[in-house]
Amino acid sequence: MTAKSSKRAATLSDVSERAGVSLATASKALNGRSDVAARTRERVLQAAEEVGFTPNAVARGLTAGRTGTVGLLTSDLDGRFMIPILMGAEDALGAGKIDVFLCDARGDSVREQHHLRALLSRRVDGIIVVGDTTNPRTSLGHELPVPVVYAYAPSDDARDLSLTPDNVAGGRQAIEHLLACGRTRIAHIGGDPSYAATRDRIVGAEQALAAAGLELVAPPMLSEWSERWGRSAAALLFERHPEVDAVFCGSDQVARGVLDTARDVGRRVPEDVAVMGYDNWSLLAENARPELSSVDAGLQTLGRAAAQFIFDALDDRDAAPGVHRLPVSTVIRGSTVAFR
Amino acid sequence: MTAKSSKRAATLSDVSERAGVSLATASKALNGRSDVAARTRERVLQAAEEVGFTPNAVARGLTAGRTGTVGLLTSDLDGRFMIPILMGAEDALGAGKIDVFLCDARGDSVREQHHLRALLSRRVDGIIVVGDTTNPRTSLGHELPVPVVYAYAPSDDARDLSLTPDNVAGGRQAIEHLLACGRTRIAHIGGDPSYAATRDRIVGAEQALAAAGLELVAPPMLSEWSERWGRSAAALLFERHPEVDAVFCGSDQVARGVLDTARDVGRRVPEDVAVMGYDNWSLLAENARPELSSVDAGLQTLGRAAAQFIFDALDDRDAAPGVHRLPVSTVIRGSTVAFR
DNA sequence: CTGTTAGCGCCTTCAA
DNA sequence: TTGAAGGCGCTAACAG
Repeated sequence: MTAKSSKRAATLSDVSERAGVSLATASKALNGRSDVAARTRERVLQAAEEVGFTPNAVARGLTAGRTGTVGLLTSDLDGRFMIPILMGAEDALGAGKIDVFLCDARGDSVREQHHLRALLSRRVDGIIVVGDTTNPRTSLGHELPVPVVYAYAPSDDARDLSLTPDNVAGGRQAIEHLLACGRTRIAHIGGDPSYAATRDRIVGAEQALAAAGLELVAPPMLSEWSERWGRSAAALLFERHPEVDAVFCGSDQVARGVLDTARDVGRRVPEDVAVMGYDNWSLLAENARPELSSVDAGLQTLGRAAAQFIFDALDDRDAAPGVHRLPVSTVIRGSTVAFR
Repeated sequence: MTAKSSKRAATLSDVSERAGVSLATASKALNGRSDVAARTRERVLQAAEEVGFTPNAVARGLTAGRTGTVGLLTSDLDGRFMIPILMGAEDALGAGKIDVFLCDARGDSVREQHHLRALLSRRVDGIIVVGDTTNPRTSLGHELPVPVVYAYAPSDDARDLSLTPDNVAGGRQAIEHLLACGRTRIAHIGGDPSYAATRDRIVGAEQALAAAGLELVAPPMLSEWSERWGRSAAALLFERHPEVDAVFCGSDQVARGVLDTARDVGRRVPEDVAVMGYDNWSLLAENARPELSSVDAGLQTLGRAAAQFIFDALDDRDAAPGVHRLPVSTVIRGSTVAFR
């Protein structure tokens, strides 16, 4: 293994001793405080360098009210939506010299409570709760001694602050794009009907259609978030509604399945039928034939916003509680517009 | 926002005062030490409950040599190999009341140094360095005051401890499975040739073939880890080597592309040609038509092993340094064996 | 400018 | 069995 150092880490008193100054002076010098003679400071810095001094953040955190840490409480790391959010948050926080405790509750509320307790015990400065569906989740409670923000999955308690992507707007935008492409006979193949995301996207889609004096050519087809379902549903759709000229899908996975079936039955994409995905998961979208147009929920931005909120709270700048719906965007690729 | 509590967190002295005992006694009682009268302990526990006492792990970490934290230093959270490893580690560590600092260096060595310094400053008990390729990476150095273990991407310094999946064995197993299925005219379509993983898997494949007195029907076809490449390479392969009866792919992505092309040119899978993937990425493997047989690198197990190593090191049970290659396994699905 | 003193919250001797 | 005292490493008052 990599060597565990022989001797204990150098402490501030090692430094002060070596520099021939007092502990307090050494502290000031190292922290860049002004009331230290330039030469003294230099001597201290030099000494610190020589003994390989690494300030002990634990000790510092004991005195200061803050530890410079935040907890990231996820419900299921597996969930692919976690990662971008987590990256956004880590990014924003990391920039400000804050470190992140990652806690994965594995979808188990007991484990979540356990982690929560641990985080509080470590005196984190804030907690970001990340869910992997947009279904509202149980609040951690609002009596906590630190600011908490819910990302992606909103809290079910209106007194909490939640950031979640605007799925209604996403559905609307997808349809608006298809309409802009001249499509009018549009169908929807979604995922699991028990998801709030599923319902919200349909609401948005129907709003946009209604605004154009149209409606879906068939009731939304819903089942599960898989390619398999996309393939089956599309087969049924093309058979029962051959007039369809566009399919808005509830996820990129579903859309991939739809593309496969379209190819199987000889429907050209996008000439005969346009296909719109959701999530803009590049792995799926960019490798599809043709590449998949999709709605991007801006998860990394969302993660960053969550972190920003923690920062603000630390500075006593609280945001308005409630569920904030963040804007989404549409990414256009070859499955809706023929590039050449 | 969620309320920041009005009053500061309760401290041990709050508890002791309320219980009418000394600080020391309260401490002993709460920590389950034996030399406390049963009745006294009860009184203390009750008091702790009443004031909502949460032990301050920061203060505890100051005195105790350990903080009960470890750092997880990743080079790129985006990389999908990170996640299972990270889950395995988080899982194993979490079980033992250890919390994890997640640090994503974004592939930038400056940022990595920065994070390393931060972790040391926080006095983590150990560090797990996770890479997202099996290419050796620069060592953090072996003069660090805490145990370090490298997961997936091994360190380039033999004095470090590294855990990485055995890609040679993976290649061997894939071929052995295809041979067991009666295939003899096997081709390989791999990913990026600059990856150690690419080369290792080929070495293993050729070993297994040689052992059976065979060789690849064509030189390995290598380019990039994408479906697109899988499709193109397969088209070429089927044209130039129509006799091929099995394709071992360097990744599930490549395999998905191969499956698409096979379907396009009318080759039945697995009847006419068997297709083997690598990574066992369920998203891709289980949604393929037919479902994809694949080699599983056991990443979660690897992550767990890495965490276990940290535990051992904390107990002064050091493992032998060097690169340890962990076993992989083969997952058989419909792309190599016709289920019915 | 520099040094002394007093904690932060907790645990651990060591007496009583 | 209990309590008083000392210290972990550092910073924030205060004095010199």
